[in-house]
Amino acid sequence: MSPRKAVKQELTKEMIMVAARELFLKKGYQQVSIRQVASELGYSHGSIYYHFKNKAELFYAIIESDFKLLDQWLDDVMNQKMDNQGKLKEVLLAYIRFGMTHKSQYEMMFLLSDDEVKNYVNKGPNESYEKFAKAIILLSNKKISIQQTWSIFLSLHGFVSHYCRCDDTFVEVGNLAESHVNFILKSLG
Amino acid sequence: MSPRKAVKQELTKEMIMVAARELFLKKGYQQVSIRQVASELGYSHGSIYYHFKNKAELFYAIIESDFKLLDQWLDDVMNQKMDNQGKLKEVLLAYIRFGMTHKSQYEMMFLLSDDEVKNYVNKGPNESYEKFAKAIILLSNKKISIQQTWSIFLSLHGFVSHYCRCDDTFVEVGNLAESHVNFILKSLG
DNA sequence: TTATTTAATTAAACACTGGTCAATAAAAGG
DNA sequence: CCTTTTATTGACCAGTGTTTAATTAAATAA
Repeated sequence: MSPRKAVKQELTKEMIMVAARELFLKKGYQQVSIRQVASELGYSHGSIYYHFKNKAELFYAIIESDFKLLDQWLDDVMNQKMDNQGKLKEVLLAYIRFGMTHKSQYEMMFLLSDDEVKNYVNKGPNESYEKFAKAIILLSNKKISIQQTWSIFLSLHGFVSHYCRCDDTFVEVGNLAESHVNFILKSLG
Repeated sequence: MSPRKAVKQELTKEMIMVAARELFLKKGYQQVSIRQVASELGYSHGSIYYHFKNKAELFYAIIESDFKLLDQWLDDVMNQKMDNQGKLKEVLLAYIRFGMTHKSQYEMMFLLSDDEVKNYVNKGPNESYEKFAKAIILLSNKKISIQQTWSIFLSLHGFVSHYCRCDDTFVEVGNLAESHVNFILKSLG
Protein backbone atom coordinates (compact mmCIF):
# COMPACT_ATOMS: atom_id res chain seq x y z
CA MET A 1 0.00 0.00 0.00
CA SER A 2 2.10 2.84 -1.22
CA PRO A 3 0.17 6.01 -0.55
CA ARG A 4 0.70 9.33 -2.25
CA LYS A 5 3.64 10.39 -4.36
CA ALA A 6 6.39 12.65 -3.07
CA VAL A 7 5.59 16.33 -3.48
CA LYS A 8 8.15 16.70 -6.22
CA GLN A 9 5.38 15.94 -8.69
CA GLU A 10 1.83 16.22 -7.48
CA LEU A 11 -0.85 15.40 -9.98
CA THR A 12 -2.64 18.41 -11.42
CA LYS A 13 -5.64 18.94 -13.65
CA GLU A 14 -3.28 20.28 -16.29
CA MET A 15 -1.02 17.21 -16.24
CA ILE A 16 -4.05 14.98 -16.60
CA MET A 17 -5.46 17.02 -19.44
CA VAL A 18 -2.16 17.02 -21.30
CA ALA A 19 -1.89 13.26 -21.14
CA ALA A 20 -5.56 12.73 -21.88
CA ARG A 21 -5.52 15.14 -24.81
CA GLU A 22 -2.71 13.24 -26.49
CA LEU A 23 -4.55 9.94 -26.32
CA PHE A 24 -7.86 11.58 -27.14
CA LEU A 25 -6.64 13.20 -30.36
CA LYS A 26 -5.11 9.94 -31.45
CA LYS A 27 -7.96 7.57 -30.65
CA GLY A 28 -11.14 9.51 -29.89
CA TYR A 29 -13.30 9.67 -26.78
CA GLN A 30 -14.67 6.16 -26.67
CA GLN A 31 -11.34 4.48 -27.29
CA VAL A 32 -9.53 6.18 -24.43
CA SER A 33 -9.99 4.91 -20.90
CA ILE A 34 -9.35 6.67 -17.63
CA ARG A 35 -6.98 3.86 -16.79
CA GLN A 36 -4.92 4.49 -19.91
CA VAL A 37 -4.62 8.14 -19.00
CA ALA A 38 -3.56 7.33 -15.45
CA SER A 39 -1.02 4.75 -16.53
CA GLU A 40 0.41 7.22 -19.04
CA LEU A 41 1.11 9.49 -16.08
CA GLY A 42 2.27 6.71 -13.77
CA TYR A 43 -0.54 7.25 -11.29
CA SER A 44 -3.34 5.01 -10.16
CA HIS A 45 -6.57 5.47 -12.05
CA GLY A 46 -8.43 6.41 -8.90
CA SER A 47 -6.48 9.61 -8.62
CA ILE A 48 -8.04 10.96 -11.81
CA TYR A 49 -11.37 10.97 -10.01
CA TYR A 50 -10.00 13.25 -7.36
CA HIS A 51 -9.47 15.91 -10.02
CA PHE A 52 -12.38 15.19 -12.38
CA LYS A 53 -15.83 14.00 -11.51
CA ASN A 54 -15.94 11.53 -14.36
CA LYS A 55 -14.65 10.73 -17.82
CA ALA A 56 -17.02 13.11 -19.60
CA GLU A 57 -15.96 16.03 -17.39
CA LEU A 58 -12.29 15.37 -18.05
CA PHE A 59 -12.67 15.13 -21.80
CA TYR A 60 -15.03 18.05 -21.94
CA ALA A 61 -12.42 20.15 -20.17
CA ILE A 62 -10.13 19.32 -23.06
CA ILE A 63 -12.50 20.37 -25.81
CA GLU A 64 -14.05 23.30 -23.98
CA SER A 65 -11.59 25.69 -25.53
CA ASP A 66 -12.21 24.26 -28.97
CA PHE A 67 -15.55 26.00 -29.23
CA LYS A 68 -13.67 29.24 -28.76
CA LEU A 69 -11.10 28.07 -31.27
CA LEU A 70 -13.81 27.46 -33.83
CA ASP A 71 -15.16 30.96 -33.14
CA GLN A 72 -11.64 32.25 -33.61
CA TRP A 73 -11.32 30.54 -36.96
CA LEU A 74 -14.48 32.29 -38.10
CA ASP A 75 -13.28 35.62 -36.75
CA ASP A 76 -10.02 35.22 -38.59
CA VAL A 77 -11.84 34.79 -41.86
CA MET A 78 -14.09 37.74 -41.07
CA ASN A 79 -11.06 39.94 -40.50
CA GLN A 80 -9.49 39.13 -43.83
CA LYS A 81 -9.42 41.77 -46.51
CA MET A 82 -11.83 40.33 -49.01
CA ASP A 83 -15.19 41.00 -50.57
CA ASN A 84 -18.19 39.63 -48.74
CA GLN A 85 -18.89 36.95 -51.29
CA GLY A 86 -15.36 35.64 -50.97
CA LYS A 87 -15.53 35.77 -47.21
CA LEU A 88 -18.82 33.92 -47.18
CA LYS A 89 -17.24 31.10 -49.10
CA GLU A 90 -14.20 31.11 -46.83
CA VAL A 91 -16.36 30.95 -43.72
CA LEU A 92 -18.06 27.81 -44.92
CA LEU A 93 -14.76 26.31 -45.97
CA ALA A 94 -13.23 27.21 -42.63
CA TYR A 95 -15.96 25.32 -40.85
CA ILE A 96 -15.19 22.21 -42.83
CA ARG A 97 -11.47 22.65 -42.44
CA PHE A 98 -11.86 23.01 -38.70
CA GLY A 99 -13.91 19.84 -38.48
CA MET A 100 -11.50 17.87 -40.63
CA THR A 101 -8.43 19.00 -38.73
CA HIS A 102 -10.03 18.49 -35.32
CA LYS A 103 -11.86 15.24 -35.86
CA SER A 104 -11.76 13.98 -32.29
CA GLN A 105 -12.83 17.35 -30.99
CA TYR A 106 -15.56 17.72 -33.58
CA GLU A 107 -16.87 14.32 -32.63
CA MET A 108 -17.25 15.37 -29.01
CA MET A 109 -18.47 18.85 -29.88
CA PHE A 110 -21.22 17.90 -32.32
CA LEU A 111 -21.48 14.18 -32.84
CA LEU A 112 -21.54 12.14 -29.66
CA SER A 113 -24.95 11.16 -28.34
CA ASP A 114 -23.66 9.74 -25.08
CA ASP A 115 -25.89 11.08 -22.30
CA GLU A 116 -23.06 11.81 -19.91
CA VAL A 117 -21.24 13.76 -22.60
CA LYS A 118 -24.33 15.73 -23.56
CA ASN A 119 -24.66 16.94 -19.98
CA TYR A 120 -21.43 18.84 -20.47
CA VAL A 121 -21.65 19.80 -24.10
CA ASN A 122 -24.78 21.91 -24.17
CA LYS A 123 -24.25 25.63 -24.63
CA GLY A 124 -21.15 25.15 -26.78
CA PRO A 125 -22.74 24.03 -30.04
CA ASN A 126 -25.54 26.55 -29.73
CA GLU A 127 -23.27 29.49 -29.17
CA SER A 128 -20.93 28.48 -31.96
CA TYR A 129 -23.86 28.11 -34.28
CA GLU A 130 -25.22 31.51 -33.32
CA LYS A 131 -21.93 33.14 -34.13
CA PHE A 132 -21.76 31.25 -37.40
CA ALA A 133 -25.29 32.28 -38.35
CA LYS A 134 -24.65 35.95 -37.59
CA ALA A 135 -21.56 35.90 -39.77
CA ILE A 136 -23.47 34.35 -42.63
CA ILE A 137 -26.26 36.90 -42.41
CA LEU A 138 -23.76 39.74 -42.26
CA LEU A 139 -21.87 38.55 -45.32
CA SER A 140 -24.78 37.78 -47.56
CA ASN A 141 -25.77 40.64 -49.84
CA LYS A 142 -29.30 39.29 -50.04
CA LYS A 143 -31.74 38.94 -47.18
CA ILE A 144 -31.28 35.57 -45.60
CA SER A 145 -33.61 33.76 -43.23
CA ILE A 146 -32.86 31.87 -40.07
CA GLN A 147 -33.99 28.68 -41.73
CA GLN A 148 -31.44 29.30 -44.44
CA THR A 149 -28.54 29.70 -42.02
CA TRP A 150 -29.67 26.57 -40.24
CA SER A 151 -29.75 24.66 -43.51
CA ILE A 152 -26.30 25.90 -44.37
CA PHE A 153 -25.03 24.72 -41.03
CA LEU A 154 -26.68 21.31 -41.35
CA SER A 155 -25.27 20.87 -44.84
CA LEU A 156 -21.75 21.61 -43.67
CA HIS A 157 -22.30 19.40 -40.66
CA GLY A 158 -23.27 16.60 -43.01
CA PHE A 159 -19.99 16.90 -44.85
CA VAL A 160 -17.88 16.92 -41.71
CA SER A 161 -19.78 14.20 -39.91
CA HIS A 162 -19.43 11.94 -42.93
CA TYR A 163 -15.71 12.51 -43.40
CA CYS A 164 -15.01 12.34 -39.68
CA ARG A 165 -15.70 8.61 -39.90
CA CYS A 166 -12.93 7.85 -42.34
CA ASP A 167 -9.23 8.54 -42.46
CA ASP A 168 -9.29 11.19 -45.16
CA THR A 169 -7.53 14.43 -44.32
CA PHE A 170 -8.70 17.87 -45.28
CA VAL A 171 -6.11 18.07 -48.04
CA GLU A 172 -7.47 14.91 -49.58
CA VAL A 173 -11.07 16.07 -49.62
CA GLY A 174 -10.35 19.77 -50.16
CA ASN A 175 -11.78 19.76 -53.66
CA LEU A 176 -14.91 17.99 -52.55
CA ALA A 177 -15.24 20.47 -49.73
CA GLU A 178 -15.02 23.38 -52.12
CA SER A 179 -17.56 21.93 -54.50
CA HIS A 180 -19.87 21.25 -51.56
CA VAL A 181 -19.52 24.84 -50.39
CA ASN A 182 -20.26 26.08 -53.89
CA PHE A 183 -23.31 23.88 -53.96
CA ILE A 184 -24.55 25.36 -50.71
CA LEU A 185 -23.92 28.91 -51.79
CA LYS A 186 -25.91 28.43 -54.97
CA SER A 187 -29.00 28.18 -52.80
CA LEU A 188 -28.53 31.75 -51.73
CA GLY A 189 -29.01 32.67 -55.38
CA MET B 1 -23.94 -26.30 -13.95
CA SER B 2 -27.22 -26.71 -15.69
CA PRO B 3 -26.53 -27.64 -19.30
CA ARG B 4 -28.87 -27.03 -22.18
CA LYS B 5 -32.55 -26.27 -22.09
CA ALA B 6 -35.28 -28.79 -22.88
CA VAL B 7 -36.09 -28.99 -26.56
CA LYS B 8 -39.44 -27.35 -26.10
CA GLN B 9 -37.77 -24.06 -26.87
CA GLU B 10 -34.39 -24.15 -28.53
CA LEU B 11 -32.76 -20.82 -29.16
CA THR B 12 -32.86 -19.63 -32.76
CA LYS B 13 -31.31 -16.76 -34.68
CA GLU B 14 -34.79 -15.36 -35.13
CA MET B 15 -35.59 -15.40 -31.43
CA ILE B 16 -32.35 -13.63 -30.68
CA MET B 17 -32.92 -11.03 -33.36
CA VAL B 18 -36.44 -10.32 -32.14
CA ALA B 19 -35.26 -9.72 -28.61
CA ALA B 20 -32.21 -7.79 -29.73
CA ARG B 21 -34.19 -5.63 -32.13
CA GLU B 22 -36.54 -4.54 -29.41
CA LEU B 23 -33.74 -3.40 -27.14
CA PHE B 24 -31.80 -1.97 -30.05
CA LEU B 25 -34.61 0.27 -31.30
CA LYS B 26 -35.19 1.52 -27.79
CA LYS B 27 -31.61 2.19 -26.74
CA GLY B 28 -29.27 2.06 -29.73
CA TYR B 29 -26.32 -0.17 -30.51
CA GLN B 30 -23.87 0.98 -27.86
CA GLN B 31 -26.35 0.86 -25.02
CA VAL B 32 -27.43 -2.73 -25.59
CA SER B 33 -25.24 -5.56 -24.36
CA ILE B 34 -25.20 -9.17 -25.44
CA ARG B 35 -25.92 -10.08 -21.86
CA GLN B 36 -29.06 -7.96 -21.81
CA VAL B 37 -30.31 -9.72 -24.92
CA ALA B 38 -29.56 -13.14 -23.45
CA SER B 39 -31.22 -12.36 -20.15
CA GLU B 40 -34.26 -11.02 -21.98
CA LEU B 41 -34.58 -14.49 -23.51
CA GLY B 42 -33.69 -16.35 -20.34
CA TYR B 43 -30.53 -17.87 -21.80
CA SER B 44 -26.91 -17.50 -20.86
CA HIS B 45 -24.95 -14.90 -22.80
CA GLY B 46 -22.59 -17.52 -24.13
CA SER B 47 -25.37 -19.06 -26.18
CA ILE B 48 -25.70 -15.89 -28.28
CA TYR B 49 -22.17 -16.47 -29.50
CA TYR B 50 -23.15 -19.87 -30.80
CA HIS B 51 -25.55 -18.22 -33.21
CA PHE B 52 -23.70 -14.97 -33.96
CA LYS B 53 -19.99 -14.41 -34.22
CA ASN B 54 -20.07 -11.19 -32.24
CA LYS B 55 -22.20 -8.24 -31.28
CA ALA B 56 -21.67 -6.39 -34.56
CA GLU B 57 -22.78 -9.38 -36.60
CA LEU B 58 -25.95 -9.81 -34.57
CA PHE B 59 -26.95 -6.18 -34.82
CA TYR B 60 -25.98 -5.96 -38.43
CA ALA B 61 -28.29 -8.89 -39.14
CA ILE B 62 -31.06 -6.74 -37.72
CA ILE B 63 -30.08 -3.74 -39.82
CA GLU B 64 -29.31 -5.54 -43.04
CA SER B 65 -32.83 -5.41 -44.37
CA ASP B 66 -33.10 -1.73 -43.58
CA PHE B 67 -30.90 -0.79 -46.52
CA LYS B 68 -33.42 -2.53 -48.73
CA LEU B 69 -36.20 -0.80 -46.85
CA LEU B 70 -34.64 2.57 -47.56
CA ASP B 71 -34.39 1.62 -51.22
CA GLN B 72 -38.02 0.62 -51.07
CA TRP B 73 -39.01 3.97 -49.64
CA LEU B 74 -37.33 5.66 -52.56
CA ASP B 75 -38.95 3.31 -55.06
CA ASP B 76 -42.34 4.02 -53.58
CA VAL B 77 -41.87 7.70 -54.13
CA MET B 78 -40.61 7.11 -57.65
CA ASN B 79 -43.73 5.10 -58.45
CA GLN B 80 -46.10 7.80 -57.32
CA LYS B 81 -48.06 9.69 -59.93
CA MET B 82 -46.48 13.07 -59.73
CA ASP B 83 -44.42 15.46 -61.80
CA ASN B 84 -40.67 15.06 -61.59
CA GLN B 85 -40.16 18.22 -59.59
CA GLY B 86 -42.63 17.07 -56.98
CA LYS B 87 -41.09 13.63 -56.89
CA LEU B 88 -37.64 15.07 -56.47
CA LYS B 89 -38.79 16.93 -53.41
CA GLU B 90 -40.52 13.85 -52.06
CA VAL B 91 -37.41 11.73 -52.51
CA LEU B 92 -35.37 14.08 -50.38
CA LEU B 93 -38.12 14.28 -47.79
CA ALA B 94 -38.43 10.51 -47.77
CA TYR B 95 -34.76 10.19 -46.97
CA ILE B 96 -35.15 12.43 -43.94
CA ARG B 97 -38.36 10.76 -42.88
CA PHE B 98 -36.68 7.37 -43.08
CA GLY B 99 -33.78 8.54 -40.95
CA MET B 100 -36.01 10.14 -38.36
CA THR B 101 -38.29 7.13 -38.05
CA HIS B 102 -35.41 4.64 -37.95
CA LYS B 103 -32.96 6.45 -35.72
CA SER B 104 -31.22 3.43 -34.26
CA GLN B 105 -30.95 1.85 -37.67
CA TYR B 106 -29.73 5.05 -39.29
CA GLU B 107 -27.09 5.34 -36.62
CA MET B 108 -25.73 1.90 -37.46
CA MET B 109 -26.20 2.34 -41.19
CA PHE B 110 -24.46 5.68 -41.60
CA LEU B 111 -23.17 7.06 -38.33
CA LEU B 112 -21.20 4.59 -36.25
CA SER B 113 -17.44 4.67 -36.62
CA ASP B 114 -16.84 1.53 -34.57
CA ASP B 115 -14.34 -0.61 -36.46
CA GLU B 116 -16.14 -3.88 -35.84
CA VAL B 117 -19.40 -2.38 -37.10
CA LYS B 118 -17.75 -0.96 -40.20
CA ASN B 119 -16.57 -4.45 -41.14
CA TYR B 120 -20.19 -5.43 -41.60
CA VAL B 121 -21.68 -2.18 -42.85
CA ASN B 122 -19.67 -1.60 -46.00
CA LYS B 123 -21.52 -2.10 -49.27
CA GLY B 124 -24.84 -1.01 -47.79
CA PRO B 125 -24.35 2.75 -47.61
CA ASN B 126 -22.65 2.86 -51.00
CA GLU B 127 -25.38 0.95 -52.76
CA SER B 128 -28.12 2.97 -51.14
CA TYR B 129 -26.37 6.16 -52.10
CA GLU B 130 -25.97 4.98 -55.71
CA LYS B 131 -29.65 4.29 -55.96
CA PHE B 132 -30.42 7.65 -54.41
CA ALA B 133 -28.11 9.45 -56.80
CA LYS B 134 -29.58 7.75 -59.87
CA ALA B 135 -33.07 8.74 -58.79
CA ILE B 136 -32.01 12.35 -58.31
CA ILE B 137 -30.38 12.50 -61.73
CA LEU B 138 -33.42 10.94 -63.36
CA LEU B 139 -35.83 13.38 -61.76
CA SER B 140 -33.93 16.56 -62.35
CA ASN B 141 -34.92 18.37 -65.53
CA LYS B 142 -31.51 20.02 -65.69
CA LYS B 143 -28.18 18.27 -66.10
CA ILE B 144 -26.86 17.39 -62.71
CA SER B 145 -23.32 16.38 -61.78
CA ILE B 146 -22.11 13.63 -59.50
CA GLN B 147 -20.73 16.23 -57.15
CA GLN B 148 -24.17 17.74 -56.92
CA THR B 149 -25.85 14.47 -56.00
CA TRP B 150 -23.16 13.90 -53.42
CA SER B 151 -23.72 17.33 -51.94
CA ILE B 152 -27.44 16.72 -51.80
CA PHE B 153 -26.85 13.48 -49.97
CA LEU B 154 -24.41 15.06 -47.51
CA SER B 155 -26.83 17.90 -46.82
CA LEU B 156 -29.64 15.50 -46.03
CA HIS B 157 -27.27 13.40 -44.00
CA GLY B 158 -26.41 16.48 -41.98
CA PHE B 159 -30.03 17.02 -41.11
CA VAL B 160 -30.65 13.44 -40.08
CA SER B 161 -27.40 13.00 -38.20
CA HIS B 162 -28.12 16.14 -36.20
CA TYR B 163 -31.68 15.23 -35.31
CA CYS B 164 -30.78 11.61 -34.60
CA ARG B 165 -29.05 12.84 -31.47
CA CYS B 166 -32.10 14.34 -29.87
CA ASP B 167 -35.57 13.09 -29.05
CA ASP B 168 -37.43 15.03 -31.72
CA THR B 169 -39.70 12.97 -33.92
CA PHE B 170 -40.22 13.49 -37.62
CA VAL B 171 -43.60 15.12 -37.00
CA GLU B 172 -41.97 17.69 -34.76
CA VAL B 173 -39.28 18.64 -37.25
CA GLY B 174 -41.33 18.09 -40.38
CA ASN B 175 -41.48 21.78 -41.20
CA LEU B 176 -37.77 22.18 -40.73
CA ALA B 177 -37.20 19.17 -42.91
CA GLU B 178 -39.29 20.64 -45.68
CA SER B 179 -37.56 23.97 -45.52
CA HIS B 180 -34.21 22.18 -45.58
CA VAL B 181 -35.25 20.23 -48.63
CA ASN B 182 -36.40 23.42 -50.35
CA PHE B 183 -33.05 24.97 -49.51
CA ILE B 184 -31.22 22.07 -51.11
CA LEU B 185 -33.38 22.08 -54.21
CA LYS B 186 -32.74 25.76 -54.77
CA SER B 187 -29.15 24.83 -55.57
CA LEU B 188 -30.31 22.94 -58.60
CA GLY B 189 -31.58 26.22 -59.96
C1' DT C 1 8.34 20.82 18.68
C1' DT C 2 4.24 18.19 18.55
C1' DA C 3 -0.50 17.36 17.61
C1' DT C 4 -4.13 17.88 14.45
C1' DT C 5 -6.35 18.75 10.42
C1' DT C 6 -6.56 18.72 5.37
C1' DA C 7 -5.43 17.18 0.76
C1' DA C 8 -3.95 13.82 -2.32
C1' DT C 9 -2.97 9.06 -3.55
C1' DT C 10 -3.59 4.18 -3.53
C1' DA C 11 -5.47 -0.39 -3.93
C1' DA C 12 -9.30 -2.94 -3.54
C1' DA C 13 -13.80 -3.52 -4.74
C1' DC C 14 -18.31 -3.18 -7.55
C1' DA C 15 -20.93 -3.85 -11.39
C1' DC C 16 -20.57 -3.89 -15.76
C1' DT C 17 -18.74 -4.99 -20.91
C1' DG C 18 -17.39 -8.25 -25.21
C1' DG C 19 -15.57 -12.51 -25.95
C1' DT C 20 -13.63 -17.57 -25.38
C1' DC C 21 -13.91 -22.25 -24.04
C1' DA C 22 -14.12 -26.78 -21.69
C1' DA C 23 -17.73 -29.41 -19.83
C1' DT C 24 -22.05 -31.21 -20.47
C1' DA C 25 -26.26 -33.12 -21.89
C1' DA C 26 -30.07 -33.34 -25.21
C1' DA C 27 -31.10 -34.83 -29.74
C1' DA C 28 -30.08 -37.29 -33.99
C1' DG C 29 -28.17 -41.03 -36.62
C1' DG C 30 -26.45 -45.60 -37.13
C1' DC D 1 -27.68 -49.15 -27.61
C1' DC D 2 -23.86 -46.60 -28.87
C1' DT D 3 -21.83 -42.69 -31.10
C1' DT D 4 -21.77 -38.32 -33.03
C1' DT D 5 -23.49 -33.89 -33.58
C1' DT D 6 -25.50 -29.77 -31.75
C1' DA D 7 -26.72 -26.49 -28.48
C1' DT D 8 -26.24 -24.58 -23.80
C1' DT D 9 -23.91 -23.36 -19.73
C1' DG D 10 -21.02 -21.03 -16.55
C1' DA D 11 -16.46 -20.15 -15.42
C1' DC D 12 -13.06 -17.32 -16.99
C1' DC D 13 -10.27 -13.42 -19.29
C1' DA D 14 -9.20 -8.77 -19.95
C1' DG D 15 -11.08 -4.72 -19.96
C1' DT D 16 -14.39 -0.56 -18.67
C1' DG D 17 -16.24 3.60 -15.44
C1' DT D 18 -16.76 4.62 -10.77
C1' DT D 19 -16.65 4.47 -5.50
C1' DT D 20 -14.40 4.20 -1.23
C1' DA D 21 -11.71 3.04 2.98
C1' DA D 22 -7.15 3.36 4.24
C1' DT D 23 -3.11 5.81 4.22
C1' DT D 24 0.18 9.35 4.32
C1' DA D 25 2.42 13.77 2.92
C1' DA D 26 1.92 18.42 3.72
C1' DA D 27 -0.07 22.45 5.97
C1' DT D 28 -1.63 24.42 10.10
C1' DA D 29 -2.34 25.08 15.12
C1' DA D 30 -0.94 24.56 19.80
